[in-house]
Amino acid sequence: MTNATSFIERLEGAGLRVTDQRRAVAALIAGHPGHFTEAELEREVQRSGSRIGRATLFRALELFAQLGVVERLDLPSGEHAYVRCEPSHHHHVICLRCGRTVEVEGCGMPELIREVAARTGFQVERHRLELYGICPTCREEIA
Amino acid sequence: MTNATSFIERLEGAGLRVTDQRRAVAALIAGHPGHFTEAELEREVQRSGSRIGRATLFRALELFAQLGVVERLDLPSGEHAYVRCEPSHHHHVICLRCGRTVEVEGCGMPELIREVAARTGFQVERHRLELYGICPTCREEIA
DNA sequence: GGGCTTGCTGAGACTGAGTATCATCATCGC
DNA sequence: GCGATGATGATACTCAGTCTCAGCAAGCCC
Ligand SMILES: [Zn+2]
Ligand SMILES: [Zn+2]
Ligand SMILES: [Zn+2]
Ligand SMILES: [Zn+2]
Repeated sequence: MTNATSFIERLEGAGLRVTDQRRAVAALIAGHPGHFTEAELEREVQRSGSRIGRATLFRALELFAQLGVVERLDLPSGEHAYVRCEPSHHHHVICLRCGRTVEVEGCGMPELIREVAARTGFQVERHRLELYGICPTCREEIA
Repeated sequence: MTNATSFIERLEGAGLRVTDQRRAVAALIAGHPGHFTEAELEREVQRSGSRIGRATLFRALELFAQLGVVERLDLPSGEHAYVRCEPSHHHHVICLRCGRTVEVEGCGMPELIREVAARTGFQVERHRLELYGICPTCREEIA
């Protein structure tokens, strides 16, 4: 799907080392259309023949999350998952049936946030919005 | 803060049993201005002299969450927490400094959701919005 | 009040995510 | 190539949350 190169460029840009493990993780993530858990990624790593320690996998995910190319999600089930995404501000629409995820660029929140700030006195600094639904493909399959 | 009675009424309304344990948990939650984790609640239970098993505590929290009088949050840190809240649709503004939480009634999302649905083809069924910032009290303390 | 049914509780064992440690290894700038 | 430093991974560990199952009590009907 997306190219793993941008992951590597981000590493270099931040002065971090480009290791075989990080390259492998980047390649696997780049090929993912939807969200995935650490456990799933771990299985894929094994299937692909790489040998990467669990700790390293967690570290790589956290690292890519900090670099903004991966985002950590909290699924309604309570599980933690990750999605590959662009570093710009955006939100995700997540399919409840197949897990496919689409980024929504731009965000209609600023007005809403201004209103809430005025009403509550809070200085709103960050927000988090996730939309859940059924993707077009699944809708066809159900119909 | 809020009254624990509504918790009990909800239990009765759903045909569930009103036990000492549930009453104690309800009373503790009702006295909470902000969010709290299960571990914190557990400590408070002990301090209050009640003897409630951990499993029961988890069950009570899940139950109250289903009844809509408590909501489960995922803090930016990755921790899970709970807040006491009204059963109607709303969102939370959460203070990053002290954890104090305010409900925001009403929700400016419908338009945004319609737009996203049109743009992505998803049938959006659920959403989740959390706002994080600094509450008025903390702003004063910092200034 | 006194049974009865059924839902609720809790001790304890268990699972599984995520973290800490630290000796060893590999990257990359020189 | 060398060396400083950052990255890795085996292992042990912590801690949230779940499961089980025998015993208990809420609420109902008399
Ligand atoms: Zn789908
Ligand atoms: Zn936004
Ligand atoms: Zn505050
Ligand atoms: Zn809403």
